[in-house]
Amino acid sequence: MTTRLKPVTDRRTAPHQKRSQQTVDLILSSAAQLLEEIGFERLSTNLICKQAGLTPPALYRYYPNKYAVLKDLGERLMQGQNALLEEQTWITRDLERTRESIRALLIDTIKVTRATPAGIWIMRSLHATPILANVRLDSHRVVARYLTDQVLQLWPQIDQARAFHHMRLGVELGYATIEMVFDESELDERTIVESATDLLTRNLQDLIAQSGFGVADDR
Amino acid sequence: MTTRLKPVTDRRTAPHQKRSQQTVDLILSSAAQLLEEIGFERLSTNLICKQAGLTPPALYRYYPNKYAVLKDLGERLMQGQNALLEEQTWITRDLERTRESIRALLIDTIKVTRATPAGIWIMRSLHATPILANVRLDSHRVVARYLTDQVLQLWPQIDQARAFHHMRLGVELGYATIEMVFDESELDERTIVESATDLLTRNLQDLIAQSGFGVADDR
DNA sequence: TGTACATCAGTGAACGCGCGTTCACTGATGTAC
DNA sequence: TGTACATCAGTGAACGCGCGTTCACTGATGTAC
Repeated sequence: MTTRLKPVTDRRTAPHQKRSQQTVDLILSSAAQLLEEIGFERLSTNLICKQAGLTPPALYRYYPNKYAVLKDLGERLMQGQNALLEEQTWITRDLERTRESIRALLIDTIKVTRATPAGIWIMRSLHATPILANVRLDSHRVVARYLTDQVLQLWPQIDQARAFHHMRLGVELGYATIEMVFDESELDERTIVESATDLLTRNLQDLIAQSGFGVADDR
Repeated sequence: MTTRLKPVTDRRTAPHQKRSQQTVDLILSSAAQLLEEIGFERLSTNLICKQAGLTPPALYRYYPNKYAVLKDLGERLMQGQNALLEEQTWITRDLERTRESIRALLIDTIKVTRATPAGIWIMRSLHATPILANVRLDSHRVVARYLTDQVLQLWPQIDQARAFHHMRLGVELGYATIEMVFDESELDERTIVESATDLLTRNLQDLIAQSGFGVADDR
């Protein structure tokens, strides 16, 4: 799906034994802890090993470099966040209900990020380097496609490309809002979520309205 | 204003001679070029020196590390982007005119970023590490404050904190949109800008409306 | 206007350190019969 | 069920490299008289 970038970040070996899976988990949790303590930039494979009580070749068996570790952490976080989406149908004809869904989605995504060790640091890392940025972008694209499908099922006449653009922007802005909640901890979280909910609901509403459909709920 | 973080990124010496200023410019432009070629992560002071044809102590006279260089680049970019704001009054009672202003602001900010060497890479770097994130956040806060002042001048009864939250979110989402334009180069730029313009206009509109003011233009 | 001197700008060479990476190895786990 | 063997998982020690940083220095620029 994504074009291969220069520094390879694939797993070296698929783990065969339980012990092996435990080691991988240990590497990931150690990396997360270090990420919180010293940040992305000073993180290194050697430090992860020290933290995990392993020797470098042990880590090296599974990951070729720190980006590969972070890629795994990033994919797990994105997966955890996106899993919320699949729990129910978010977009319905009832716009007021959709608004509630969007609000809940924002709040729950923030919760998941808080609950994930080093969650916000992982999110930030996903801006730092092209390889990691791709993890983020791929995830956002998947979500946008998923939402586009839901929209098109309800309003089949809407132009697909147009719908995708709207949803893709909405996803981006949703995540930007969430990062801002963490970055601007002095601001009132609820006010921000409320504004963002309004914006994203409007975004959907505009898409529908501009495509020539009337919308029942247009308070 | 900002709390001092551990790694110092201040200039070591203020340049006294013209030659000195030229060297600083050379360092910054070399760093920008490298940023485009090899990215943030592989950037180092040694490489910047090699690119600039200087020896390390020459760079070291002005910058203690690569973050200090990037901080300067980041501040210059943000300054260039924000300069657009001060050119005219963006927010007026005429919402349709405000909409046009927002659209123009997005487009021009994209232009400035494109025209700045390594502009988008600098923007991305401003997510990578706390020191650099602060450059971004400080800039966003300044812009949000500026817009809040304009809003309050026109509608003095609006709650100040509420206005600031709205503007701060708007600024964040504006920049997120711009980064997305670069990251998702396969999407149609104009469609994205159009949607974002609508969203940000609505954001303002909602702020005014929810504070109990009627708005003439509510198409 | 010229000269002597002070300050500023950049050099050349060197350093210790932690990084990523690899090697041949030992020990642990799983499996065939 | 027990044993012999193959595969998998992790160790210990070592490496070359580029990093950030510093030193005493030379040369360039500006200034006082």
